[in-house]
Amino acid sequence: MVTRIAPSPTGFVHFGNLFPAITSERMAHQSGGIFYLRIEDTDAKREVPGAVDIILKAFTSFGLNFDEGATVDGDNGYYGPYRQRQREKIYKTYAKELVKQGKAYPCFCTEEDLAIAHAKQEALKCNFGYFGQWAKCRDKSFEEIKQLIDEGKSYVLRFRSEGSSENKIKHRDLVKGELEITENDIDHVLLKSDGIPTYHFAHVVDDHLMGTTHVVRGDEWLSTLPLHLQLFRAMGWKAPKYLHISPLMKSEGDSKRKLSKRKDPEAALTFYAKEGYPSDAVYEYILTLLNSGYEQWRMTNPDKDAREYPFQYKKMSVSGALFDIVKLYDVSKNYVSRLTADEVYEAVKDWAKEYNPSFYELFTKDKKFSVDILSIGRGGKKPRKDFGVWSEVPSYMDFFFDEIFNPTLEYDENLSKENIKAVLKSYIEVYDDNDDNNAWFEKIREMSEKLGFSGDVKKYKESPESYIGHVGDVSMVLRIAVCGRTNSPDMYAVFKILGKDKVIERIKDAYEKLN
RNA sequence: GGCUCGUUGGUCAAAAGGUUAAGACACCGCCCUUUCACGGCGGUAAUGCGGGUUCAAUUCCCGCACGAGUCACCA
Repeated sequence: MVTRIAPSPTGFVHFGNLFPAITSERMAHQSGGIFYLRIEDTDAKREVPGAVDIILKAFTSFGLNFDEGATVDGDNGYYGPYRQRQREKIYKTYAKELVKQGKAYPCFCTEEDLAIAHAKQEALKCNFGYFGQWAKCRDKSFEEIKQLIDEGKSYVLRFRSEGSSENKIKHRDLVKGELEITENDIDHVLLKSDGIPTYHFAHVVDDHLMGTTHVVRGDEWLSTLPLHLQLFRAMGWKAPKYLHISPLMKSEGDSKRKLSKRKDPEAALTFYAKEGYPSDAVYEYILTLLNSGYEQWRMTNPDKDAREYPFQYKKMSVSGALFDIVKLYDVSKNYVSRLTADEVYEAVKDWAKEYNPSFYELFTKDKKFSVDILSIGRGGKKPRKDFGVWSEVPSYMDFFFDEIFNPTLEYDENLSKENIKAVLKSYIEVYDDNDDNNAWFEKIREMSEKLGFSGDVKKYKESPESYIGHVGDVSMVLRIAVCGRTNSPDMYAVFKILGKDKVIERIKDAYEKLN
């Protein structure tokens, strides 16, 4: 299979662009085919400098590698140029051929003319568009045309449609299935007045010449599909197979709508980079939306690379999925939990360098220290899942850095100030950072019993009135004093990494603050 | 408004005429646990509505409702 993506260089890559891109890439590479990049720069007004670079970076960061097509330095491949503006002569050659065959004609209507016609059509409640009696330039004589061109009148080239809105055509879309669509009867513009083709004409010429076998695109193109099929026929070419996929939706109030570039920050690919969603996790999330079998596969193959999953376009959903960032987060958390501490370190480093420079300083000051922190609870069969995005890391480990440590010191309301102070005070006396995990915990247990807490949670539950609390409550006091919060990874490991001096200092501080 | 596509729990979805209508996320509960997590077990919760075909309909057909897309010299 030969597939492609053909974005416009607007400088903005939409999250939704990833769906056809991943589908195309998988289809091509799983079949041993070619996946290429074409730049649809036919609309000069929307073009942004450097956009090709943005596009390339965006897609390759998701592991979507192009075999051919536009690159930052030019073109790579034998079917170029891969930028449509550079293909002007090619389009014109084919356009001339159509004119010669009477399948296309110049149209001199101005924008104003068209607007008037549109208004009339609206008033008459008939279909919109340039067709039938509305196609004023359709039957101009050669002399008339020659004269208008000689006068320097601006014109566009229109397709002479032979279709009728009375007829239906049948078409099999690889995703949507059997479709019954009304034939196109509108004389669409092929070449704009600047001589640059519209999407429709460029699509037909390029995908034929570049040998695309499967076109994957959003289903907003479904309505112009009859035109495209008609054009392929008029050119005498075989049309590619089409896969029209539904847009990503987002709920708004009681209804849902297309994920919008203007309204939704998460529509931009840059949003995920900024929040620190690992691109592989985003890739996995999209795979779960694209191919329902993926989640099942991931559960039975937890250690495999997502690209080993046998993607099947036949399993693609016909209707549009609702974007669920909570699910994305879950996928991301699972993904991160499978990484090694070193991998996490590198990823966080890259993220922080760009988006949180002050944290970057602290984080990279002592690599071993940071990696040790990230190692807590990692590996093994049941790794912790503390965070799913890199932007959570600074607050996750802030208590390891005095510079950003900002404890809340809010203890359980059921414990009196005196009890808390007693815990803190006696712990300073018994803490020894040479203890191993068991000895360390035994000390806390002994201390708990000495202070009137239960050393055994079960016993406490049997008669809670006989104790102040249980050993868990004691641990929580220590955790709050040292970490400044109720949620932290394994305390023994945390204390070890912080070191005795720091632990004692924190506990003393906490004690002072109770006075 | 015309045309097109779609509609299974809150979300993603499986089930292609016969199932107690999977599973995952979220939520709730219990268990495990020195804490927080992780994990384990369980729970709440669905075929838009109305007709038809059939012994049998989530599945096929028709109508309605709702949603989405499109109707540019934008892609």
